[in-house]
Amino acid sequence: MEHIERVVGTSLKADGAGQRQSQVRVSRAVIARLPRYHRYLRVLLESGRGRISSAELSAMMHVTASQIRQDMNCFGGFGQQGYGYNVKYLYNKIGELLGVAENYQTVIIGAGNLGRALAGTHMFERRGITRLCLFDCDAAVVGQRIFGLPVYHIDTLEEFCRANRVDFAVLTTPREVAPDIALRLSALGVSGILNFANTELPELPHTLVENVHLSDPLMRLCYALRQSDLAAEDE
Amino acid sequence: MEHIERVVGTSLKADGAGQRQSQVRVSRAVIARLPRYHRYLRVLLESGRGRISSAELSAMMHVTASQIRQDMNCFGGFGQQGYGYNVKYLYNKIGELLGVAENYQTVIIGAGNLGRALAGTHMFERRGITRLCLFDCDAAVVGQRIFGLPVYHIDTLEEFCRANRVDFAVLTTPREVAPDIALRLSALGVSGILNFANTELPELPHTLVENVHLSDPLMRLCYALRQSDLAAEDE
DNA sequence: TAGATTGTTAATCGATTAACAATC
DNA sequence: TAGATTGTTAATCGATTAACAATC
Repeated sequence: MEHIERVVGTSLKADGAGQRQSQVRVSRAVIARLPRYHRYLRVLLESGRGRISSAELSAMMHVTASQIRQDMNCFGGFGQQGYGYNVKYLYNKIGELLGVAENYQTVIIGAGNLGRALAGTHMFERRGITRLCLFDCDAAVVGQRIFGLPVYHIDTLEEFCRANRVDFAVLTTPREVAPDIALRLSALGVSGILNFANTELPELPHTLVENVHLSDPLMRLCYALRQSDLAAEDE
Repeated sequence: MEHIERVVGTSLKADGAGQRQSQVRVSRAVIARLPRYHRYLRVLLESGRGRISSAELSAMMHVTASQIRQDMNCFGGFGQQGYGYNVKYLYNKIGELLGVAENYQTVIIGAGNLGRALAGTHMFERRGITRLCLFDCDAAVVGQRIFGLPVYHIDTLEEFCRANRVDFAVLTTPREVAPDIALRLSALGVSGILNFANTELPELPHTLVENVHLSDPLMRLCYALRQSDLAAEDE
């Protein structure tokens, strides 16, 4: 226990330096891995695990221990020699890096199947993100509640965004209307868009865009299937 | 026109060599980019574009022309010096690499919002993949049709898979039941699983798994938002 | 033929792994 | 103290970019 206290103490100190370090550019590859670390650490945390070494985590995650230590170090020392990493501390720290606890507020544009599916996931609340509402243009769905969230007409987007802080939007509309809505969101000062509409959005100087293509993993799977078919044929 | 003929002729010759080359290991990074090339080429094709140079494509896609040429070359020459690439040919060729036209058959496990959303997308038919049906355990939904596809009870999975060739499955169940269903699918000889259940599946020696975590891009967006917030504070 | 643009090699860059000294 | 395990440097590996000769 006293050991753990010291870990936290040390790490807090390290964090002071880490703050400055986080301004230092962290490679895309590392950032891309953070959500996965976060997931595994949550499982460990829920199973009551107090500490873990890079060696054990590496066995769980099928990555090298070296990579784990290297990654954690981008942000200043989160661990302690001879002890390993405090699961809860590391989980919270990575969460912080990922913007959990920033209490971002979001809206979901499009109340079709994908919009509903996303509205119903735990991924927002789990990261301290508040879903404010959904928007749609279909009169049949406007006014309904989906998972407790109101559905507003897309025409009221401007009004709503002026009355509420909307940090980012989840875009699940048909591709045809996506660029136009993206422009409106950006003009309203929305800082980010998670774009599920299978189309390129226009340049939005003040808005960050993360494109999600659900078909990409499908194609990767098809590629792998075909390769293993070809390999099998060769025998 | 005569020019184009020659391109095709040359490329077919190159393809003979390409077949052998495709057995040569292509790096993960290249494969990961193929779906994106495929998307852009489809747009070009639909807009009636006949040919394109690596320089022009690079401007469109915001990647270097060098990378495009390097990538295309992994599979044997798809282009022609002094001319560029034939859009249709290149599109078809990449599609082939990605297993389009292999006529894979798939089933969707889970007829909740995500299962429905995926069932309704064009991503399957666009790649020559046939959706056979959905499976669910909810009596209220079993027997219904979703986008024209029948919904069967999950208890009939074995029966169905023995009667029909199922190349891969799209797994959209709650995480609790996902590992068990994965084992059943693998035992039935299903070659691949596109796993949307937010959980690790057990080792399946004969089945390829592609995990999709919808929360990953969300977290990357949050990370980017927070970084830009921090940068703004510093000013 | 001259111009354009690929295919391909070589140079650079970045990311991963290995190794080990620091230190808890 | 001795053992364990990190933090960190150095070595390796792979991927990207630059350059240019080949060739259409």
